[in-house]
Order: sequence, then structure tokens, then C-alpha cells
Amino acid sequence: MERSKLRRQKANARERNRMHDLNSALDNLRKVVPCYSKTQKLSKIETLRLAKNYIWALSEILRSGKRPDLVSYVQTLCKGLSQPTTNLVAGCLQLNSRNFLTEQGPEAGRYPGANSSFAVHPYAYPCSRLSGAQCASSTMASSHGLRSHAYCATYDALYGNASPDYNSSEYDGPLSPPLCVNGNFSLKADASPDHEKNYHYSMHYSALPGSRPSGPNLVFGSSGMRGGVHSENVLPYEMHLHHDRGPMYEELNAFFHN
DNA sequence: TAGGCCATCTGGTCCT
DNA sequence: AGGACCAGATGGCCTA
Repeated sequence: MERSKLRRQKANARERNRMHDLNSALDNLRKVVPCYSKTQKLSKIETLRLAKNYIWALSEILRSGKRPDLVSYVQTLCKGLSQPTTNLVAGCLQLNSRNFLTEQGPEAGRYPGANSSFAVHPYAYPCSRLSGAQCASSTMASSHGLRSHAYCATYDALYGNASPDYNSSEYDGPLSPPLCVNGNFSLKADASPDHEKNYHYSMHYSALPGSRPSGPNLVFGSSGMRGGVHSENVLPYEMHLHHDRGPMYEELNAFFHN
């Protein structure tokens, strides 16, 4: 009886740790989807849904090579989300705000949401790259208890203080989340030939610090570098884009639309 | 108060 | 045998 009880207690402890790890991973995921707040976290299921939509939206942008209009972008992000979360995300992107209405005006380029209750990723909307000054205003948001995304600091840490040329087609690095159209990430360490040959896009994570991105190889930081739950070091990723698309996109479309 | 979300416990299954 | 993973049950907390 004692032995059985002890075994059960150990199993419970393991299960707790396992769930804590899972929750840590979810927290990291929350930080890389467009809407993040320390005080009002997205639920687990909504985080997963939003992440799926976000990946989908970004892959559509890459596929089409065009900037989507904000309304359809938000609609894509909010597909299948609950009403409160939809409101949250729309609020994050300030769909109904003056910022949005003037987005095409003189303020165009300033990322919406910097002063809202939620931090919005600079890449939350593709036209919303931060300049150095905007980066500073984003940092100010954190002094009001808001979490501003630390991509500026991240960039500085990686590449020095020089602001990237966000208009340059070369630059799409630290602000871009990983894209893997077929939904599988392959680790460099254990990438199997079977994986490689079937994938039109594959992501290779490298444990070694990368160099500044150029051409198709993009390097950007993991959540760890932004002081996430885990304290792992910076893990720049290398992303390799394979250029032959086609049937896989049809599969992907079917998958998401189902 | 009902419903949503969450953490935890628990037993079952599969794998090493 | 022991660990990982999973799903069901349960109770607590919060909000509309």
C-alpha cells in the first residue's frame, strides 16, 4: 500500500511538471501571437486558435506577396475565435480606432496599439514596422505597466543600435515568426530525409547564433531572449524557404478551411 | 447562479 | 517497472 501510494505521488508530481511545461510553452506562444497582455491572458484554446490563424495569415501574405487590407487581415486572425477574443484582437489592432482610420495618412507606418492596453507586435500588421523613434514610444508603454514587445532591444542585441531598414526587402528577420506551411518544423539536429523531401517549406532551428539575415536565410530570436518563462539563451533560427509550392498549398487550404 | 477556464488527481495505455 | 501521455473527474476561481 505504501509503495503504491508513493508511486502515485511521484506520478502526480510528474504530471504536474508536465502540465507546467505545457503551460510555459503556451505562455511563450501567447507572446508571439499578435495580441499579448500579462494582465488579461488569452485562454489556452483561444491562444491556439489565434496562433493558427496568425500563421495562416502570414503564409497568405508571403504567398500573395501583397499587403492585405487591415479588415480582412483582422477577419483572418479572428476566424473561429470567441466574441470576447475577437473584440480583444480587433481592439489590439485598433480596428475601430482613429489610428486605423488614419492609417493611410501621415501616421501610416506607426504600428497601432502602442498606446492601447495590449501590446501589438510590430509585425502584427505588415505595414506596421517600427522606426527607431517608434521603438522608443513602444518602450514607454512598458513603463505604464504594459508589455511592449522587446524586438527593438532584441534587434539591438543582435545587430547593434542601427535601426534596420524596414522597407528593405532584405529585412524581414527578427520581427517575423517562423513560417512552416505544412505545419511541421524540422530540427536541424534530427531532420530526416523523409521530412525534407516532402516539405515545401521547412524550418531549421539552429542552436548557434546566426549572422545578420541576408537573402532567403532569416535569423530571429526565440521568446527566451525576451525574458520569457524559460531562461534559455538566444536561439536564432534559420529559415529555409523552398521555392517549389503548389499542391501543398492546396492541401493547406483544405486543412485550414476544414 | 451558471458557465468558462484552470489546476490537479487519477487510472489507463503505450513504450523503453 | 517506470516514465510519458492522455482523457475523465473534481473542485476552485472568476465573471456576466
